[in-house]
Amino acid sequence: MEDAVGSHDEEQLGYALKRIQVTLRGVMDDALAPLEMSVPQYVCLLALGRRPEASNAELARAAFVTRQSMSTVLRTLQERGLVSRSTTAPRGRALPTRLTPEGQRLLVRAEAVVGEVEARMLSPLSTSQRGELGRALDACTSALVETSTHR
Amino acid sequence: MEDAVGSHDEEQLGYALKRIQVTLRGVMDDALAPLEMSVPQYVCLLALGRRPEASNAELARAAFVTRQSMSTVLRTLQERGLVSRSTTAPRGRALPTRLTPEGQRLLVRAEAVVGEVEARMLSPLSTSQRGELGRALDACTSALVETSTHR
DNA sequence: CAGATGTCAGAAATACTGATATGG
DNA sequence: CCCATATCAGTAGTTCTGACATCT
Repeated sequence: MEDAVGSHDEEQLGYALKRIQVTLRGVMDDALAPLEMSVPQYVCLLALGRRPEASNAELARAAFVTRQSMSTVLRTLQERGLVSRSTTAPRGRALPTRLTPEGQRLLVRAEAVVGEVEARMLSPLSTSQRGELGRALDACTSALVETSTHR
Repeated sequence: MEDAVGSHDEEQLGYALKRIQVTLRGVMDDALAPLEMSVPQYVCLLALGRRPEASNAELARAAFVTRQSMSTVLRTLQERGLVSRSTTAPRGRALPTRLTPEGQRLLVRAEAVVGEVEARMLSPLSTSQRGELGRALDACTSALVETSTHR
């Protein structure tokens, strides 16, 4: 057991990030399973709740997945009657998507479940520590993006 | 106030974790590409550097991937002459793996490249803030693991 | 023409499940 | 018998790379 890979060098943080992401993903999978919902599906519904009328490409960017993956997620959600898509494009080619009433209800339940998971995750931290953590992650992400030649 | 997904609720942290992980992964891909090495391959070599004679199953756990995925990674690395595996098992069925001299050399170069990436990522944080970040991530991960009925 | 979008197709890497076999 | 390991086979979801068409 112990520190598997990193010891006390800089690489410990990349390892810690990977570890918490994998752990959180697994716990969320278990938490959402009773609702017959996958994590990508939850993220899609959550993004739609925040941004009604979003297009497939917008949702894909918000969820950090490709347009193809989001397209398959949307198709599944549409078949389950949780979202509805316009058949014609108001502007350009973008087809706006919305939550159906049933999708809205399921999203509320899912948010409660996921909120409980995140509360457990953050339980060791004080309120100020939670703020610090969020600010640190955002600052590190910005530093990575700005110094990257990628895109 | 209305950003991509999270605003100011708890879900912002799950979103921030996902965002930094995706960003870091992309930057590491670009950084390792000149060495013709993928991130999973790097993680495998790194783990082998820390734990010589590790078995496939041990490496899989350290890298948070399945044994099948690690098995294919090991096969590729073996074909490139970067690692060598025993053909007989000293104990049980575990086949110990080691870095070859060439694998050792490439790992040193990769660690330098990845170390530079992590330094850029952490550049906005002070030394004490870096320590706080690592401790916070570990504490949150432990809280998730301990309150999880999963395994 | 450039840019964003939607869609389709194929290849690749990864994960999951199940089955089989071996050794402690 | 139980458990961990290694391996193989099949299936699935995701990503990537192109390609093409449509609309601003």
